[in-house]
Amino acid sequence: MSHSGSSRLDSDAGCLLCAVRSLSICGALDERELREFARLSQRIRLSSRTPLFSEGDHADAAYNVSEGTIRLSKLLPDGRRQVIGFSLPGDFIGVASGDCYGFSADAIGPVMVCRLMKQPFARFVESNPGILLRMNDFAQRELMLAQDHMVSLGRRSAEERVAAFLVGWRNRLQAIGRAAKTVYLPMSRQDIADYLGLTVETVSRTLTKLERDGVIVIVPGGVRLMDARRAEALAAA
Amino acid sequence: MSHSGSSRLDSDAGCLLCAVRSLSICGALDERELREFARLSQRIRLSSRTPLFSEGDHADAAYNVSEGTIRLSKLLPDGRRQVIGFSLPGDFIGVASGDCYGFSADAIGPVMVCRLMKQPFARFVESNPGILLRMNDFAQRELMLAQDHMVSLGRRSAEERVAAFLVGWRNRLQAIGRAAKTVYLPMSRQDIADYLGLTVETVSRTLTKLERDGVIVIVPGGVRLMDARRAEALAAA
DNA sequence: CGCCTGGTTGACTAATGTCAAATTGGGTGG
DNA sequence: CCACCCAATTTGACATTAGTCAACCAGGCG
Repeated sequence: MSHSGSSRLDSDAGCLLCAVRSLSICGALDERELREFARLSQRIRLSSRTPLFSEGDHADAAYNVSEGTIRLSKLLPDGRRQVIGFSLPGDFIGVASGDCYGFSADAIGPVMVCRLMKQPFARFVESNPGILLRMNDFAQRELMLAQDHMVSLGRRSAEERVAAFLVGWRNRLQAIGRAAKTVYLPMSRQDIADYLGLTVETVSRTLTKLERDGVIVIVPGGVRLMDARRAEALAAA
Repeated sequence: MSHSGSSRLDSDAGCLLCAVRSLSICGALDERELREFARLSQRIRLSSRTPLFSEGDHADAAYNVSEGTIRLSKLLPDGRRQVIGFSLPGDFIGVASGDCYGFSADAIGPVMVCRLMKQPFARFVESNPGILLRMNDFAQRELMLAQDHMVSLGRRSAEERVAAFLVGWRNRLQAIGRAAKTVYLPMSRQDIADYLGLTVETVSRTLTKLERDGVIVIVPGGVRLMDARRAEALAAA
């Protein structure tokens, strides 16, 4: 685990002002609890391409994403990579069952997270069991995303996967209040390919085809969904 | 949702004698809590090929599996199916985020489950928050299984998927004390195919190839792992 | 200005899916 | 007890999709 490229900024009352509080597990806390929470969380800024933690690292902390996108991935011994998800502001990552992380987490572009050290956080949870309900909700939501992802990986064609990814990503951005006409895609084509179980070439070809068909327009940094209805139909939702 | 093929047998002190208690979320409960728990759970027997609930049903209950195997699956509108998992004794299913189930659950062979109605269970959890920790553990474990599954679906070849499935299934059976020289496979080839994102034909061919190569022997009801080491290597663990 | 990285395109290949037929095995009724 | 029937599984021939390898292109930065 390396934290080069990261800087730590404590802020005792920061949680009270946190812009993504209502989206995160902290949304369940009252003012008193928030102050206590603030004391055990550290805001950390990560620069682009910085690892937050790596598969197999000793899991000593969990993280709340407050800004930016984090790529979660697993590697096979021969180097094949599967991106298992992307974390957005409000998401909670790193609660490993077992004492090592089961996947790697890397910043895509600049990122802000709140780090929660395992022991103090566990004590906090013990004395504020209400937050467990919220953590359960988050785990369930993550599980549902994983299940949808499995359907894509197992049963959809390349074109359907790409369409489903674009629609799903748009929906997630929408859900955290980042709706926009053009769907911002901070991750590389390779990341999309590794997420969808395809090759870069296939992703590129498929995006080109969707553009030729008038479903999207490829713009720098993302795509514009021209025919969201058709994209949803292609996704075989 | 249909419960034809199911019969309900209440049993007030049943939980105290439950053979899989230590494997299930109930493992965290003391005797007093267990008695209370027993009052809000109903033992239900399902015969083979009976649905426990279906994708989209109103989610009014969660279930503890005590005996048998349950297939969890999702359908695309055109009928393509993805099996997202199999539940074994000790597993806890049906905590939907949202008020509808996100997948279908069907008995494979005869099954025993404990049904927990949503409202009473929620009240129980409220007054016994300790069980939330255990539920979190279970959710994390399920998430890890899902993540491994995504790696198989996205990045492994047909042969690797089948090998990884056999090894993983054996390990799960082992973990619940059902270790055996021959790995029992209660699900059909079609179920395995839908789990692995392959076709029945490919699964069949691949099993035949593994047998030709001396890795397994196909026996009625399962396979015998002749060369577990090689199977694990093939799985590209 | 030109390199370097990420992205796109093209030609060809390999893996898996499709369709069809043959085989096995378990269960049922005679 | 045996014969038959049906469903599940296996096998074969062929089609299709996505992968591979290689070349090309574009934009950002030294």
